Amino acid sequence: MNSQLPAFTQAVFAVVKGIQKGQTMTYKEVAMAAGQPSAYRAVGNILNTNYNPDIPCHRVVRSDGTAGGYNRGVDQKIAILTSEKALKFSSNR
DNA sequence: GAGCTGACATGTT
DNA sequence: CAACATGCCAGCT
Repeated sequence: MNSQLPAFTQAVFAVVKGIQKGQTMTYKEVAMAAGQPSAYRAVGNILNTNYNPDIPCHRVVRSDGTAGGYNRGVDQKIAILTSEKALKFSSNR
């Protein structure tokens, strides 16, 4: 069957798409919701490598509530999250 | 010193 | 080469 279907990515997309406006979710949260809490690295990789326009990956932030990074440019992410008032702080690290 | 988290790097398919 | 999954390493608490 569709063994080629990375359920992990499917779950990640579903979770991230379910994030409400003004709300952010951490990599760990998404990874856990995806069923693999140890794959939070992969979450960033998926979003970084394959950005889906249906997925507000800019709402996926680090555990600190900071933006962390963004494949489109952190500035873009900062601006969006700031507009949503969902961003705690810009790249603090 | 130990534990947790990363938008990277490497490996495999 | 692209995409997914896991690991090493570095930084913070």
